[in-house]
Amino acid sequence: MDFLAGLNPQQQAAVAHINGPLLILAGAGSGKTRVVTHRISHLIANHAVKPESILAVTFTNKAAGEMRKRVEGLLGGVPGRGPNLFTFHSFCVRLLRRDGLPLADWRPGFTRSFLIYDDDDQLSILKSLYKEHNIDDKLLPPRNVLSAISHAKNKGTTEEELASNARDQRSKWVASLYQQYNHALVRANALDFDDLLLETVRLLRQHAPTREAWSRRLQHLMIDEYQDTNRPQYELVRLLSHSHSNVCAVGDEDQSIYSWRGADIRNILDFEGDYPNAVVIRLEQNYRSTKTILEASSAMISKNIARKGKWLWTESGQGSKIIVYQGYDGEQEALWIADQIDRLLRKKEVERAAVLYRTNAQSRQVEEALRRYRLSYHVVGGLSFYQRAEIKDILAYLRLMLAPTDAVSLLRIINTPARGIGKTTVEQMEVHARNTALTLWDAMEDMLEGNLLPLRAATAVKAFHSMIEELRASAATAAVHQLIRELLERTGYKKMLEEDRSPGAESRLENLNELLNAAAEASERGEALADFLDHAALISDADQVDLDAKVSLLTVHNAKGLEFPAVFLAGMEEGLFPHSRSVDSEAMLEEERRLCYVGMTRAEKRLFLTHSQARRRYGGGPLEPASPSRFLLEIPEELCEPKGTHGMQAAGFEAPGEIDLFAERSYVRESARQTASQIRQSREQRQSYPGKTYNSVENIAEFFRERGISPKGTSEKPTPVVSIPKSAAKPVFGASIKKKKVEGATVNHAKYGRGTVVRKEGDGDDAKLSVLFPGHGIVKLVAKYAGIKIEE
DNA sequence: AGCTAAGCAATTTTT
DNA sequence: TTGCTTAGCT
Repeated sequence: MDFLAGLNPQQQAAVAHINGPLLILAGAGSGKTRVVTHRISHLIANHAVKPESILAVTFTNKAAGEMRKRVEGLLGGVPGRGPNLFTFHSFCVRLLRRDGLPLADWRPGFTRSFLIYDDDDQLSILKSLYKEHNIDDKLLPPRNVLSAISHAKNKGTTEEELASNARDQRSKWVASLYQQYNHALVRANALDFDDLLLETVRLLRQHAPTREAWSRRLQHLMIDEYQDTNRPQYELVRLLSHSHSNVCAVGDEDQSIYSWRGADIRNILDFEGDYPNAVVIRLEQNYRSTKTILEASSAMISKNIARKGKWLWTESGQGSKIIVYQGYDGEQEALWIADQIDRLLRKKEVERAAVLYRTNAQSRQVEEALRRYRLSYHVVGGLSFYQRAEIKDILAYLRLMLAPTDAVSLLRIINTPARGIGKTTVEQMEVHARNTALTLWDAMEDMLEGNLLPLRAATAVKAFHSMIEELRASAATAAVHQLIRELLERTGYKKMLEEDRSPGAESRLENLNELLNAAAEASERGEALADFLDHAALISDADQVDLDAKVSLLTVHNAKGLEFPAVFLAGMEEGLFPHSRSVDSEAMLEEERRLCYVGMTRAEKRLFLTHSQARRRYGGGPLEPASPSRFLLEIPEELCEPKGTHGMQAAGFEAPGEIDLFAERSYVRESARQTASQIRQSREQRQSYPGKTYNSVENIAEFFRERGISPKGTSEKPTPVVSIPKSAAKPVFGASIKKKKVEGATVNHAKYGRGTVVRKEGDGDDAKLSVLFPGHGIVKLVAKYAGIKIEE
């Protein structure tokens, strides 16, 4: 079979490369999935490589599934099992479930039926430790500790090293928590996401028979998204390939966006050094986007210093200009986006569109706008199905069926639904567990046997205990969905929701039905309870992408690897994108730029970059001025077409407080003329319709006219059903911003005493101050809440 | 024990 | 706006 046909010369070379290390530098949209699937098929069909000796690692389960389908399609009639297609994590789970037993040498009590702890579980371990040691979670946010732990793990820092390097009190706490956290995991026979990789690496390194067996079994490795691999993943690949070096890494350093999670861009930059005979192939022809989109994104990413550098080209046409839209505020920006999507879909200019944003919180406004337009949409991420409380509750019950020693799960559901085992009782059990070095479950049994609980509590605990025991008995035989059904009845969980009159209860019941469906399907596939739990733990946000949805909403991170005919990048503002937490360091800023590059290059035909003059950070908070993202300025002007309210300042309107970075650009002056009259008009209108509610067709039309959106004939437009909040009608301009110089001032804080302001972000009441308090270090405070006084 | 109301703080990205 | 913790009540 010919798998080279229809490929360009570089792609052909990549597919035809059989043995030895290969690095494919695949620019955005250069057809790398095509290359990988063709290469797999080529190996199998034309080089007698057994499918099961190929391991291809993808970033998401979804991508793995897609690849499997495409390979099956390509191979058609060729019989036999398919290649191994996994994410790093699912591969490790597979390996450890099969051959992980030697781990017991350094993880006492390890068995192959270990549990997988997600970040919720991690958090709850930390919370118990906080409680035990009376640590204030405001002084030491658990999230930060978790990421410190993760970093330590991935850098290979041992508990001892972390402890001996800890100089201040904070790091000492972190070191101590690191040690206790690990201990808790071992006791629970649980691995967190990092452990899955690390322990696999450790196993392969220390246990030669396992290493040899797997290295022999897997003769060809392919790693997708290589730029986002971290150190343990890198080592895993090395270990698996040590005997043959048949490693094909595919990646693009310009799309490295996970360094904050430990991904090491050096993996791809140093590939040739790591694998001396490596062949490097560059895929630079882009098949996805128009010339305009490609030129714009290339120009922007070229501002990055840390890159190998490449220039993508395309044979496709110039295409439309990139629309750069500026709205008054976030709400209006969202409405404009909805309006544009509505038109694009109606005109059939595109069949799908996506709205990408930097942070999940931004989705709400867009969702509201889309709903007003009666456009159905699909949100990826946010709180995923398996993260919902009711689902996690049931999963916790299920985990107890396998491992009653799992304290995290036990604590989660011991009194859910309420069954009279209150806080004090649980605390007593925890204390007893600590004193006797028993697991929580065993401590509970111990207390029952020893009559160590007050009668009332004992009765409740006894009932709970026998309920779980009975459920465990049926768990041994029943299929997963039957077990869940029984569990919902016996625990009273279903009843609890049915009697719950609050608005969310119904949808929670529906979610549980979904879970039942998923379990039934798993049973049909022959999966046991453990498989079902693995699946639930390793599913990712990106796995729920619905490729057929007309309108998709997702973070730029989740958009990696996807493409859409039309893409809206919303909230292109300083502080949001690039995010305020990234603007301090050049390296982080470059990552933001790469993220922006990923976002832009998702677009095939149309690209819209939108931002607002002002934005509310949360709910009813104040409208704060916002300046356009620096990334917008890095796009050649001639590729852009401005829309919206650019250039109000130039037209003589007062700025909402920040400098408009666009003021110097010619098109700003141009659009100023266009919008000036509209703005003047809308101001007058606003004044003449004070407090009007926009809940009729006429008023809504007026609302849009005011904002310069309207061109649509008002009658045939889908009538927004939701009334537009009054806040929308509030004038945006003239938001008074105090720009007082406070850096260097001395302040007095109730808790920390006197300190010096070293930095200020934002303005007015909402300003964030970084204050140096002698003896406490630099503390970030929100002026409004901190209750500090400035001493003159 | 467990519920409700009220207060309070805060929003990066996620396998 | 939200979610989370706490105080106070039953």
